[in-house]
Amino acid sequence: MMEGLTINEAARTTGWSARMLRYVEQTGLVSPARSASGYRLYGPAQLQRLRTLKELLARFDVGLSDVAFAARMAENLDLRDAVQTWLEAEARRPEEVGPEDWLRFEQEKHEKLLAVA
Amino acid sequence: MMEGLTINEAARTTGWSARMLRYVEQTGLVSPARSASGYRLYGPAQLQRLRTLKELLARFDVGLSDVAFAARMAENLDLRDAVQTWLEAEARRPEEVGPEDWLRFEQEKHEKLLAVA
DNA sequence: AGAACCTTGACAATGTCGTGGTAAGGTTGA
DNA sequence: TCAACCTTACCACGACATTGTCAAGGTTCT
Repeated sequence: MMEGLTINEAARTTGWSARMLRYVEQTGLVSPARSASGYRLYGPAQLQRLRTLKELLARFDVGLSDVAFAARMAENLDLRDAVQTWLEAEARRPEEVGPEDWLRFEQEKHEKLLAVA
Repeated sequence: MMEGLTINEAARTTGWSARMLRYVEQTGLVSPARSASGYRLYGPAQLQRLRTLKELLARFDVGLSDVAFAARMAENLDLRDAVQTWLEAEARRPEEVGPEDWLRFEQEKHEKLLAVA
């Protein structure tokens, strides 16, 4: 007696193909339980996640790899921090760049001239 | 008189190739100013961003497309919200799935039997 | 036993990403 | 004017993302 839907049943009720359910599992985004003999068993939670995932991808036209990356950021503090820090620097005005940078900048501007000499 | 480094100069001081600087610009991650005649002009802020971006990619082995997606999430509230909501549902136990889902679940479990009848 | 499932693995087609080239033509500075 | 830049627009190539399909071999249920 199955404690969840098998892959083809899950496919029918979620709109994914069986092939894609295996692929989604491979990306680590939705992993069903397994029966003693190895059959994938999708429970209500997984089915719901599959449906919302599908909607998410279609609504914003993003890929599984994008969501997988978001998941990676969610669980890896260092990564999330590094990315957010980089992104937040975006809006900063050039005036807020350290003075050492201005120095290096001026040097670089004349570097080619010096290189010729 | 140039108010910033031209693409090849910027390439030399950041470690990127000129080709990649154009590609990075295409992804929207680092866009230099332009001279009256259309030359790309990289200022200190852009150079710094290019250097840190390079470090970020190497350190965590992520792609430009990943950072671009993170940027998209950062500026698109709807997207960020949808993704975060989806990811946060991850840890939830099946018990927390609404009762309607259990109902649908039980229905689905017997659907195939009914279909035969 | 036998139909109807399931599993993994592999081959394949199409598309995007990350890079490097090259060509045709405009800009700059001595 | 002329060398040395710059620009955009392509072609190309390997790696990865997304799907499908098929094969060989277990599992389930009647």
